[in-house]
Amino acid sequence: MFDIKWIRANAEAFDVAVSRRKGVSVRSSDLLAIDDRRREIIGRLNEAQEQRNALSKQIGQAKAQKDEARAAELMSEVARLKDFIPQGEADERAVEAELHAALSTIPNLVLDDVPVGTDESGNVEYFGRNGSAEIAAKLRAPKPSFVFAPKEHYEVGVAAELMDFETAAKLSGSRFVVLKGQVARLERALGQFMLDLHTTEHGYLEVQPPLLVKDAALFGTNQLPKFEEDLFFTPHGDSRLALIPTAEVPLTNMVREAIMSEEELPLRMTALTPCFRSEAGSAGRDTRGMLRQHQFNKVEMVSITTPETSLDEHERMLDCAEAVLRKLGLHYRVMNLCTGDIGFGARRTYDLEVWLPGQDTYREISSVSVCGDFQARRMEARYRPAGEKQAPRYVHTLNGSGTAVGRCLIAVLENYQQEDGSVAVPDVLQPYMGGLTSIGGK
RNA sequence: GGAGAGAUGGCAGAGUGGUCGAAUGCACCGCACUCGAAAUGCGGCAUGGGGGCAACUCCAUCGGGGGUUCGAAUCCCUCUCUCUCCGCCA
Repeated sequence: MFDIKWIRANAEAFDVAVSRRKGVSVRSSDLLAIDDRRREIIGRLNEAQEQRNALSKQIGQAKAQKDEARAAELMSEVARLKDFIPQGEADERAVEAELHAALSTIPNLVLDDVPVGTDESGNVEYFGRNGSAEIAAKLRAPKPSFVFAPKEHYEVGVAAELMDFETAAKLSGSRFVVLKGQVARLERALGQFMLDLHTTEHGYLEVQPPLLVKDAALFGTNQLPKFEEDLFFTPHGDSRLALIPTAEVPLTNMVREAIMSEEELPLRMTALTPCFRSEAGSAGRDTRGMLRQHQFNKVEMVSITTPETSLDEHERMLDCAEAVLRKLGLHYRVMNLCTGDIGFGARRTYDLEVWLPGQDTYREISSVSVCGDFQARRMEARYRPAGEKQAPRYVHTLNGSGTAVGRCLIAVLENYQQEDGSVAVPDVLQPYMGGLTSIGGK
Protein backbone atom coordinates (compact mmCIF):
# COMPACT_ATOMS: atom_id res chain seq x y z
CA MET A 1 0.00 0.00 0.00
CA PHE A 2 1.17 3.45 -0.82
CA ASP A 3 1.84 6.43 1.39
CA ILE A 4 -0.29 9.29 0.13
CA LYS A 5 2.39 11.74 1.25
CA TRP A 6 4.90 9.95 -0.95
CA ILE A 7 2.48 10.12 -3.89
CA ARG A 8 2.03 13.85 -3.28
CA ALA A 9 5.77 14.40 -3.27
CA ASN A 10 6.40 12.13 -6.27
CA ALA A 11 3.25 12.50 -8.32
CA GLU A 12 4.90 12.27 -11.72
CA ALA A 13 7.11 9.35 -10.84
CA PHE A 14 4.07 7.59 -9.43
CA ASP A 15 2.05 8.08 -12.61
CA VAL A 16 4.88 6.86 -14.81
CA ALA A 17 5.62 3.85 -12.65
CA VAL A 18 2.05 2.82 -12.11
CA SER A 19 1.33 2.97 -15.82
CA ARG A 20 3.89 0.21 -16.36
CA ARG A 21 1.52 -2.14 -14.59
CA LYS A 22 -1.01 -3.97 -16.70
CA GLY A 23 -4.62 -2.89 -16.22
CA VAL A 24 -4.03 -0.13 -13.74
CA SER A 25 -5.63 3.18 -14.59
CA VAL A 26 -5.34 5.11 -11.34
CA ARG A 27 -3.73 8.53 -11.49
CA SER A 28 -2.11 10.54 -8.76
CA SER A 29 -4.44 13.47 -9.38
CA ASP A 30 -7.46 11.35 -8.44
CA LEU A 31 -5.84 10.26 -5.22
CA LEU A 32 -4.59 13.72 -4.34
CA ALA A 33 -8.06 15.15 -4.85
CA ILE A 34 -9.37 12.79 -2.20
CA ASP A 35 -6.46 13.75 0.04
CA ASP A 36 -7.15 17.46 -0.46
CA ARG A 37 -10.70 16.91 0.65
CA ARG A 38 -9.45 14.90 3.59
CA ARG A 39 -7.10 17.64 4.73
CA GLU A 40 -9.75 20.28 4.48
CA ILE A 41 -12.16 18.23 6.57
CA ILE A 42 -9.49 17.54 9.17
CA GLY A 43 -8.50 21.17 9.31
CA ARG A 44 -12.01 22.36 9.99
CA LEU A 45 -12.62 19.59 12.49
CA ASN A 46 -9.42 20.30 14.39
CA GLU A 47 -10.32 23.94 14.65
CA ALA A 48 -13.71 23.15 16.13
CA GLN A 49 -12.22 20.64 18.52
CA GLU A 50 -9.67 23.16 19.65
CA GLN A 51 -12.42 25.62 20.49
CA ARG A 52 -14.42 23.01 22.30
CA ASN A 53 -11.42 21.87 24.34
CA ALA A 54 -10.53 25.41 25.33
CA LEU A 55 -14.09 26.21 26.39
CA SER A 56 -14.49 22.94 28.24
CA LYS A 57 -11.35 23.67 30.17
CA GLN A 58 -12.76 27.05 31.17
CA ILE A 59 -16.00 25.41 32.25
CA GLY A 60 -14.00 23.14 34.50
CA GLN A 61 -12.23 26.11 36.03
CA ALA A 62 -15.45 28.05 36.52
CA LYS A 63 -17.05 25.06 38.23
CA ALA A 64 -14.02 24.67 40.45
CA GLN A 65 -14.55 28.25 41.56
CA LYS A 66 -18.26 27.62 42.08
CA ASP A 67 -19.05 30.21 39.44
CA GLU A 68 -22.13 28.44 38.05
CA ALA A 69 -23.33 31.44 36.10
CA ARG A 70 -20.09 31.68 34.18
CA ALA A 71 -20.11 27.93 33.57
CA ALA A 72 -23.62 28.04 32.16
CA GLU A 73 -22.66 30.89 29.91
CA LEU A 74 -19.68 28.95 28.55
CA MET A 75 -21.79 25.86 28.05
CA SER A 76 -24.22 27.68 25.85
CA GLU A 77 -21.30 29.01 23.88
CA VAL A 78 -19.91 25.54 23.23
CA ALA A 79 -23.35 24.22 22.33
CA ARG A 80 -23.13 25.60 18.82
CA LEU A 81 -20.25 23.18 18.16
CA LYS A 82 -22.42 20.25 19.14
CA ASP A 83 -23.68 19.59 15.68
CA PHE A 84 -20.55 20.36 13.80
CA ILE A 85 -18.07 18.11 15.56
CA PRO A 86 -19.91 14.76 15.21
CA GLN A 87 -20.59 15.60 11.59
CA GLY A 88 -16.96 16.49 11.04
CA GLU A 89 -15.86 13.25 12.67
CA ALA A 90 -18.20 11.27 10.44
CA ASP A 91 -16.90 13.13 7.39
CA GLU A 92 -13.35 12.40 8.40
CA ARG A 93 -14.04 8.69 8.83
CA ALA A 94 -15.73 8.58 5.46
CA VAL A 95 -12.97 10.31 3.57
CA GLU A 96 -10.24 8.28 5.33
CA ALA A 97 -12.07 5.12 4.32
CA GLU A 98 -12.36 6.37 0.76
CA LEU A 99 -8.67 7.10 0.53
CA HIS A 100 -7.75 3.80 2.16
CA ALA A 101 -9.96 1.89 -0.25
CA ALA A 102 -8.44 3.67 -3.23
CA LEU A 103 -4.90 3.02 -2.05
CA SER A 104 -5.62 -0.62 -1.18
CA THR A 105 -6.21 -1.64 -4.76
CA ILE A 106 -3.08 -0.11 -6.29
CA PRO A 107 -0.38 -2.68 -6.99
CA ASN A 108 3.18 -2.17 -5.85
CA LEU A 109 5.67 -0.34 -8.03
CA VAL A 110 8.21 -2.56 -9.68
CA LEU A 111 11.98 -2.07 -9.57
CA ASP A 112 13.77 -0.61 -12.57
CA ASP A 113 15.32 -3.93 -13.58
CA VAL A 114 11.93 -5.61 -13.98
CA PRO A 115 11.36 -6.22 -17.70
CA VAL A 116 8.36 -4.64 -19.36
CA GLY A 117 5.92 -7.06 -20.90
CA THR A 118 2.27 -7.91 -21.23
CA ASP A 119 2.29 -11.56 -20.20
CA GLU A 120 4.60 -14.42 -19.28
CA SER A 121 6.25 -14.34 -22.70
CA GLY A 122 7.88 -11.11 -21.55
CA ASN A 123 9.71 -12.76 -18.68
CA VAL A 124 13.49 -12.72 -18.92
CA GLU A 125 15.83 -15.47 -17.81
CA TYR A 126 17.97 -14.47 -14.85
CA PHE A 127 21.38 -15.84 -13.94
CA GLY A 128 22.13 -13.96 -10.73
CA ARG A 129 23.77 -10.62 -10.13
CA ASN A 130 27.16 -11.63 -11.43
CA GLY A 131 25.96 -14.77 -13.10
CA SER A 132 25.83 -15.99 -16.66
CA ALA A 133 24.34 -18.87 -18.60
CA GLU A 134 27.70 -20.61 -18.45
CA ILE A 135 28.05 -20.37 -14.69
CA ALA A 136 24.46 -21.43 -14.19
CA ALA A 137 24.96 -24.45 -16.42
CA LYS A 138 27.85 -25.59 -14.24
CA LEU A 139 25.92 -25.22 -11.00
CA ARG A 140 22.68 -26.77 -12.11
CA ALA A 141 21.79 -30.27 -13.13
CA PRO A 142 21.54 -30.66 -16.91
CA LYS A 143 18.35 -31.65 -18.66
CA PRO A 144 18.09 -35.40 -18.29
CA SER A 145 18.15 -37.48 -21.45
CA PHE A 146 15.99 -40.53 -21.91
CA VAL A 147 16.36 -43.58 -24.13
CA PHE A 148 12.58 -43.94 -24.00
CA ALA A 149 9.75 -41.43 -24.24
CA PRO A 150 9.40 -39.92 -20.74
CA LYS A 151 5.88 -39.98 -19.37
CA GLU A 152 3.93 -37.35 -17.52
CA HIS A 153 3.99 -37.78 -13.77
CA TYR A 154 0.59 -39.40 -13.46
CA GLU A 155 1.48 -41.92 -16.15
CA VAL A 156 4.73 -43.06 -14.56
CA GLY A 157 4.16 -46.64 -13.41
CA VAL A 158 4.52 -46.21 -9.69
CA ALA A 159 2.47 -43.01 -9.71
CA ALA A 160 -0.24 -44.43 -11.93
CA GLU A 161 -0.73 -47.00 -9.20
CA LEU A 162 -0.36 -44.84 -6.09
CA MET A 163 -1.72 -41.46 -7.21
CA ASP A 164 -5.48 -41.85 -7.02
CA PHE A 165 -7.57 -39.11 -8.59
CA GLU A 166 -10.77 -41.13 -8.86
CA THR A 167 -10.99 -41.72 -5.15
CA ALA A 168 -10.12 -38.09 -4.45
CA ALA A 169 -12.94 -37.00 -6.74
CA LYS A 170 -15.30 -39.23 -4.84
CA LEU A 171 -14.28 -37.55 -1.61
CA SER A 172 -13.82 -33.95 -2.64
CA GLY A 173 -14.39 -33.43 -6.35
CA SER A 174 -11.91 -32.34 -8.97
CA ARG A 175 -8.45 -30.92 -8.27
CA PHE A 176 -7.78 -33.20 -5.33
CA VAL A 177 -5.60 -36.27 -5.10
CA VAL A 178 -5.09 -39.20 -2.78
CA LEU A 179 -1.45 -40.24 -2.51
CA LYS A 180 -0.67 -43.70 -1.26
CA GLY A 181 2.25 -45.88 -0.28
CA GLN A 182 5.71 -44.93 -1.48
CA VAL A 183 4.47 -41.95 -3.46
CA ALA A 184 2.89 -40.50 -0.31
CA ARG A 185 6.12 -41.21 1.51
CA LEU A 186 8.16 -39.54 -1.21
CA GLU A 187 6.00 -36.42 -0.92
CA ARG A 188 6.57 -36.42 2.82
CA ALA A 189 10.31 -36.94 2.32
CA LEU A 190 10.49 -33.94 0.02
CA GLY A 191 8.80 -31.66 2.53
CA GLN A 192 11.02 -32.85 5.37
CA PHE A 193 14.14 -32.47 3.26
CA MET A 194 13.31 -28.90 2.29
CA LEU A 195 12.38 -27.84 5.79
CA ASP A 196 15.56 -29.37 7.21
CA LEU A 197 17.66 -27.69 4.55
CA HIS A 198 16.31 -24.21 5.29
CA THR A 199 16.45 -24.57 9.06
CA THR A 200 19.92 -26.11 9.29
CA GLU A 201 21.81 -24.58 6.38
CA HIS A 202 19.95 -21.37 5.57
CA GLY A 203 19.22 -20.01 9.04
CA TYR A 204 15.43 -20.00 8.89
CA LEU A 205 13.33 -20.44 12.01
CA GLU A 206 10.90 -23.32 11.73
CA VAL A 207 7.31 -22.24 12.37
CA GLN A 208 4.05 -24.11 12.53
CA PRO A 209 1.46 -21.40 11.92
CA PRO A 210 -2.33 -21.53 12.00
CA LEU A 211 -3.84 -22.64 8.69
CA LEU A 212 -6.96 -20.52 9.22
CA VAL A 213 -6.55 -16.76 9.27
CA LYS A 214 -8.60 -13.60 9.69
CA ASP A 215 -9.41 -11.01 7.04
CA ALA A 216 -6.94 -8.57 8.58
CA ALA A 217 -4.07 -10.98 7.94
CA LEU A 218 -5.23 -11.47 4.36
CA PHE A 219 -5.28 -7.72 3.88
CA GLY A 220 -1.71 -7.49 5.12
CA THR A 221 -0.40 -9.81 2.43
CA ASN A 222 -2.62 -8.40 -0.33
CA GLN A 223 -5.10 -11.28 -0.77
CA LEU A 224 -7.79 -8.79 0.26
CA PRO A 225 -9.54 -6.79 -0.95
CA LYS A 226 -8.83 -7.71 -4.58
CA PHE A 227 -8.35 -11.48 -4.63
CA GLU A 228 -11.09 -12.77 -2.39
CA GLU A 229 -12.38 -15.17 -5.03
CA ASP A 230 -9.14 -17.17 -4.93
CA LEU A 231 -9.70 -18.16 -1.31
CA PHE A 232 -11.64 -20.75 0.65
CA PHE A 233 -13.53 -19.40 3.64
CA THR A 234 -15.15 -21.16 6.53
CA PRO A 235 -17.78 -19.54 8.78
CA HIS A 236 -16.60 -18.75 12.28
CA GLY A 237 -19.07 -17.30 14.75
CA ASP A 238 -20.52 -14.22 13.13
CA SER A 239 -17.40 -13.87 11.01
CA ARG A 240 -15.25 -16.14 8.87
CA LEU A 241 -11.76 -17.53 8.57
CA ALA A 242 -9.84 -18.26 5.41
CA LEU A 243 -7.81 -21.36 4.70
CA ILE A 244 -4.36 -20.06 3.90
CA PRO A 245 -3.50 -19.99 0.19
CA THR A 246 0.17 -19.92 1.21
CA ALA A 247 2.11 -19.83 4.47
CA GLU A 248 3.25 -16.37 3.38
CA VAL A 249 0.04 -15.10 5.00
CA PRO A 250 0.58 -16.31 8.58
CA LEU A 251 4.38 -16.03 8.50
CA THR A 252 4.45 -12.45 7.22
CA ASN A 253 1.59 -11.35 9.45
CA MET A 254 3.43 -12.57 12.53
CA VAL A 255 5.02 -9.12 12.64
CA ARG A 256 1.77 -7.29 12.00
CA GLU A 257 1.33 -4.21 14.22
CA ALA A 258 4.69 -4.88 15.82
CA ILE A 259 7.65 -2.61 16.40
CA MET A 260 10.78 -4.73 16.36
CA SER A 261 14.26 -3.74 17.31
CA GLU A 262 16.83 -3.63 14.54
CA GLU A 263 18.82 -6.42 16.23
CA GLU A 264 15.93 -8.80 15.57
CA LEU A 265 16.35 -8.33 11.83
CA PRO A 266 16.61 -10.02 9.50
CA LEU A 267 13.90 -12.32 10.77
CA ARG A 268 13.85 -15.48 8.66
CA MET A 269 11.00 -17.95 9.04
CA THR A 270 10.02 -21.08 7.19
CA ALA A 271 7.04 -23.39 7.37
CA LEU A 272 5.75 -26.52 5.72
CA THR A 273 2.00 -26.19 5.38
CA PRO A 274 -0.91 -27.23 3.24
CA CYS A 275 -2.14 -24.45 0.96
CA PHE A 276 -5.70 -24.04 -0.26
CA ARG A 277 -6.69 -22.25 -3.44
CA SER A 278 -10.03 -22.07 -5.18
CA GLU A 279 -8.41 -21.77 -8.63
CA ALA A 280 -11.50 -19.81 -9.59
CA GLY A 281 -9.95 -18.30 -12.68
CA SER A 282 -8.25 -21.39 -14.03
CA ALA A 283 -11.12 -23.63 -15.05
CA GLY A 284 -9.91 -26.11 -17.63
CA ARG A 285 -6.22 -25.40 -17.06
CA ASP A 286 -3.94 -28.25 -15.98
CA THR A 287 -6.85 -30.52 -15.21
CA ARG A 288 -4.83 -33.72 -15.54
CA GLY A 289 -2.49 -34.83 -12.82
CA MET A 290 -1.67 -32.99 -9.62
CA LEU A 291 -0.07 -29.88 -11.07
CA ARG A 292 -2.92 -27.58 -10.08
CA GLN A 293 -4.78 -28.64 -6.96
CA HIS A 294 -7.13 -27.05 -4.48
CA GLN A 295 -4.84 -28.35 -1.74
CA PHE A 296 -1.09 -28.87 -1.82
CA ASN A 297 1.87 -28.75 0.51
CA LYS A 298 4.46 -26.05 0.22
CA VAL A 299 7.55 -24.98 2.10
CA GLU A 300 7.52 -21.22 2.39
CA MET A 301 10.28 -18.82 3.36
CA VAL A 302 9.61 -15.34 4.70
CA SER A 303 12.19 -12.70 5.57
CA ILE A 304 11.59 -9.47 7.45
CA THR A 305 14.45 -7.03 6.84
CA THR A 306 15.51 -3.42 7.00
CA PRO A 307 15.00 -1.31 3.86
CA GLU A 308 18.74 -1.29 3.23
CA THR A 309 19.11 -5.07 3.08
CA SER A 310 15.99 -6.26 1.31
CA LEU A 311 17.48 -6.41 -2.18
CA ASP A 312 20.44 -8.49 -0.97
CA GLU A 313 17.99 -10.67 0.88
CA HIS A 314 16.09 -11.22 -2.35
CA GLU A 315 19.17 -12.72 -4.00
CA ARG A 316 19.89 -14.76 -0.89
CA MET A 317 16.37 -16.15 -0.76
CA LEU A 318 16.51 -17.02 -4.43
CA ASP A 319 19.68 -18.97 -3.73
CA CYS A 320 17.98 -20.80 -0.85
CA ALA A 321 15.19 -21.87 -3.17
CA GLU A 322 17.62 -22.87 -5.89
CA ALA A 323 19.58 -24.96 -3.40
CA VAL A 324 16.58 -27.28 -3.09
CA LEU A 325 16.57 -28.03 -6.79
CA ARG A 326 20.36 -28.25 -7.04
CA LYS A 327 20.50 -30.80 -4.23
CA LEU A 328 17.70 -32.79 -5.78
CA GLY A 329 19.53 -32.78 -9.09
CA LEU A 330 16.60 -31.21 -10.92
CA HIS A 331 17.16 -29.08 -13.99
CA TYR A 332 15.56 -25.65 -13.84
CA ARG A 333 15.77 -22.04 -14.94
CA VAL A 334 15.11 -18.73 -13.20
CA MET A 335 12.89 -16.07 -14.70
CA ASN A 336 12.66 -12.41 -13.80
CA LEU A 337 8.92 -11.81 -14.12
CA CYS A 338 7.90 -8.96 -16.38
CA THR A 339 5.47 -6.18 -15.53
CA GLY A 340 2.58 -8.10 -17.09
CA ASP A 341 3.14 -11.27 -15.08
CA ILE A 342 4.38 -10.09 -11.71
CA GLY A 343 2.10 -10.28 -8.67
CA PHE A 344 0.19 -7.44 -7.04
CA GLY A 345 2.43 -6.83 -4.03
CA ALA A 346 5.85 -7.54 -5.49
CA ARG A 347 8.55 -5.09 -6.49
CA ARG A 348 10.38 -7.91 -8.25
CA THR A 349 9.75 -11.62 -8.52
CA TYR A 350 12.01 -14.46 -9.56
CA ASP A 351 10.26 -17.65 -10.59
CA LEU A 352 12.04 -20.99 -10.49
CA GLU A 353 10.83 -23.16 -13.31
CA VAL A 354 11.70 -26.83 -13.08
CA TRP A 355 12.11 -28.99 -16.14
CA LEU A 356 9.35 -31.55 -16.63
CA PRO A 357 10.47 -34.03 -19.31
CA GLY A 358 7.03 -35.68 -19.45
CA GLN A 359 5.47 -32.35 -20.38
CA ASP A 360 8.57 -31.30 -22.30
CA THR A 361 8.45 -27.89 -20.70
CA TYR A 362 9.45 -25.77 -17.71
CA ARG A 363 6.88 -25.25 -14.98
CA GLU A 364 6.85 -22.87 -12.05
CA ILE A 365 7.91 -24.53 -8.81
CA SER A 366 8.85 -21.50 -6.75
CA SER A 367 8.25 -17.79 -6.72
CA VAL A 368 10.53 -15.46 -4.77
CA SER A 369 9.39 -11.88 -4.26
CA VAL A 370 10.62 -8.74 -2.60
CA CYS A 371 7.77 -6.45 -1.56
CA GLY A 372 9.61 -3.46 -0.10
CA ASP A 373 7.46 -1.74 2.53
CA PHE A 374 4.24 -2.43 0.62
CA GLN A 375 2.97 -5.15 2.96
CA ALA A 376 4.55 -3.54 6.01
CA ARG A 377 2.32 -0.50 5.50
CA ARG A 378 -0.76 -2.68 5.23
CA MET A 379 0.30 -4.50 8.40
CA GLU A 380 1.78 -1.56 10.34
CA ALA A 381 4.94 -3.63 10.80
CA ARG A 382 7.88 -1.49 11.86
CA TYR A 383 11.26 -1.61 13.52
CA ARG A 384 13.21 0.85 15.60
CA PRO A 385 16.63 1.60 14.12
CA ALA A 386 19.56 0.88 16.41
CA GLY A 387 21.49 3.67 18.10
CA GLU A 388 20.11 7.07 18.96
CA LYS A 389 16.40 7.41 19.52
CA GLN A 390 14.80 7.24 16.14
CA ALA A 391 11.29 7.04 14.87
CA PRO A 392 10.12 3.58 13.83
CA ARG A 393 10.44 2.73 10.15
CA TYR A 394 8.53 0.24 8.09
CA VAL A 395 10.25 -3.09 7.59
CA HIS A 396 10.66 -4.71 4.22
CA THR A 397 9.13 -8.12 3.57
CA LEU A 398 10.09 -10.95 1.26
CA ASN A 399 8.54 -14.30 0.57
CA GLY A 400 9.46 -17.27 -1.53
CA SER A 401 8.53 -20.88 -1.94
CA GLY A 402 11.25 -23.25 -1.14
CA THR A 403 9.59 -25.05 -2.84
CA ALA A 404 6.09 -26.22 -3.75
CA VAL A 405 6.20 -29.82 -2.52
CA GLY A 406 3.47 -31.19 -4.76
CA ARG A 407 5.05 -29.82 -7.89
CA CYS A 408 8.44 -30.97 -6.72
CA LEU A 409 7.05 -34.48 -6.40
CA ILE A 410 5.93 -34.21 -10.02
CA ALA A 411 9.40 -33.11 -11.01
CA VAL A 412 11.10 -36.00 -9.21
CA LEU A 413 8.69 -38.52 -10.70
CA GLU A 414 9.21 -37.23 -14.23
CA ASN A 415 12.95 -36.62 -14.06
CA TYR A 416 13.87 -39.81 -12.18
CA GLN A 417 11.48 -42.16 -13.97
CA GLN A 418 12.82 -45.42 -15.35
CA GLU A 419 11.66 -47.33 -18.35
CA ASP A 420 10.13 -50.06 -16.13
CA GLY A 421 7.85 -47.58 -14.37
CA SER A 422 9.97 -47.32 -11.25
CA VAL A 423 11.45 -44.08 -10.01
CA ALA A 424 14.97 -43.61 -8.65
CA VAL A 425 15.15 -41.82 -5.32
CA PRO A 426 17.44 -38.77 -5.39
CA ASP A 427 20.47 -39.20 -3.07
CA VAL A 428 19.42 -36.48 -0.64
CA LEU A 429 16.00 -38.05 -0.16
CA GLN A 430 17.21 -41.56 0.57
CA PRO A 431 17.71 -40.93 4.31
CA TYR A 432 14.09 -39.82 4.43
CA MET A 433 12.99 -42.97 2.57
CA GLY A 434 14.53 -45.49 4.89
CA GLY A 435 17.49 -45.88 2.56
CA LEU A 436 15.44 -46.83 -0.48
CA THR A 437 17.18 -46.05 -3.76
CA SER A 438 14.16 -46.72 -5.92
CA ILE A 439 10.40 -47.03 -5.63
CA GLY A 440 7.99 -49.01 -7.76
CA GLY A 441 9.06 -51.36 -10.53
CA LYS A 442 9.49 -55.07 -10.15
C1' G B 1 -20.78 -24.09 26.51
C1' G B 2 -21.62 -21.64 31.86
C1' A B 3 -19.68 -18.10 35.81
C1' G B 4 -16.25 -14.38 37.09
C1' A B 5 -11.82 -10.99 36.54
C1' G B 6 -8.98 -8.09 33.46
C1' A B 7 -6.68 -5.12 28.93
C1' U B 8 -3.14 2.00 30.60
C1' G B 9 3.58 4.28 27.45
C1' G B 10 9.51 -0.51 25.76
C1' C B 11 8.23 -3.23 30.63
C1' A B 12 5.93 -3.00 35.56
C1' G B 13 2.10 -0.23 37.57
C1' A B 14 -1.05 4.30 39.69
C1' G B 15 -5.15 6.81 38.14
C1' U B 16 -13.37 6.05 38.90
C1' G B 17 -15.98 12.89 35.34
C1' G B 18 -12.27 18.66 34.56
C1' U B 19 -5.87 21.79 34.75
C1' C B 20 -4.36 13.76 32.74
C1' G B 21 -0.91 12.23 27.06
C1' A B 22 -1.26 10.27 31.75
C1' A B 23 2.03 9.61 38.78
C1' U B 24 5.88 6.33 40.24
C1' G B 25 9.54 2.53 39.37
C1' C B 26 12.57 -0.19 35.82
C1' A B 27 14.85 0.02 31.08
C1' C B 28 17.03 3.45 27.57
C1' C B 29 19.71 8.28 25.99
C1' G B 30 22.43 12.93 27.37
C1' C B 31 24.95 15.75 31.14
C1' A B 32 27.35 16.24 36.05
C1' C B 33 30.41 13.72 39.74
C1' U B 34 34.74 9.79 38.96
C1' C B 35 41.34 8.01 36.78
C1' G B 36 37.41 4.68 35.11
C1' A B 37 33.08 2.06 36.64
C1' A B 38 29.20 1.49 40.16
C1' A B 39 26.20 4.47 43.14
C1' U B 40 24.08 9.35 43.15
C1' G B 41 22.08 13.96 41.03
C1' C B 42 19.92 16.81 36.80
C1' G B 43 17.51 16.53 32.15
C1' G B 44 15.30 13.78 28.14
C1' C B 45 12.44 9.61 26.49
C1' A B 46 4.89 7.27 22.89
C1' U B 47 2.28 6.93 18.09
C1' G B 48 -0.48 8.94 14.08
C1' G B 49 -2.38 13.26 11.72
C1' G B 50 -3.27 18.88 10.38
C1' G B 51 -0.72 23.79 9.93
C1' G B 52 4.27 26.24 9.60
C1' C B 53 10.72 27.58 6.00
C1' A B 54 11.56 26.92 11.02
C1' A B 55 11.21 27.56 16.26
C1' C B 56 6.78 25.69 17.16
C1' U B 57 1.66 24.74 17.39
C1' C B 58 -3.06 22.28 17.10
C1' C B 59 -5.97 17.57 16.86
C1' A B 60 -6.53 12.41 17.92
C1' U B 61 -5.04 8.03 20.57
C1' C B 62 -5.13 4.70 27.83
C1' G B 63 -7.36 -3.28 23.65
C1' G B 64 -11.09 -2.13 18.84
C1' G B 65 -15.82 0.26 17.64
C1' G B 66 -20.13 3.06 19.14
C1' G B 67 -22.68 6.16 22.88
C1' U B 68 -23.73 9.66 27.27
C1' U B 69 -21.55 14.62 28.61
C1' C B 70 -19.81 21.39 27.84
C1' G B 71 -15.77 17.84 29.08
C1' A B 72 -14.30 10.49 29.31
C1' A B 73 -8.40 6.51 30.76
C1' U B 74 -12.58 7.16 34.31
C1' C B 75 -19.84 6.23 33.02
C1' C B 76 -22.97 3.07 29.33
C1' C B 77 -23.33 -0.49 25.04
C1' U B 78 -20.74 -3.79 21.91
C1' C B 79 -16.70 -6.60 19.87
C1' U B 80 -11.85 -8.84 20.37
C1' C B 81 -8.23 -10.91 23.32
C1' U B 82 -6.09 -12.68 28.13
C1' C B 83 -6.60 -15.01 32.96
C1' U B 84 -9.38 -18.05 36.89
C1' C B 85 -13.19 -21.72 38.07
C1' C B 86 -16.95 -25.41 36.18
C1' G B 87 -18.50 -28.58 32.07
C1' C B 88 -17.11 -31.04 27.45
C1' C B 89 -13.24 -32.83 24.32
C1' A B 90 -8.58 -34.69 20.17
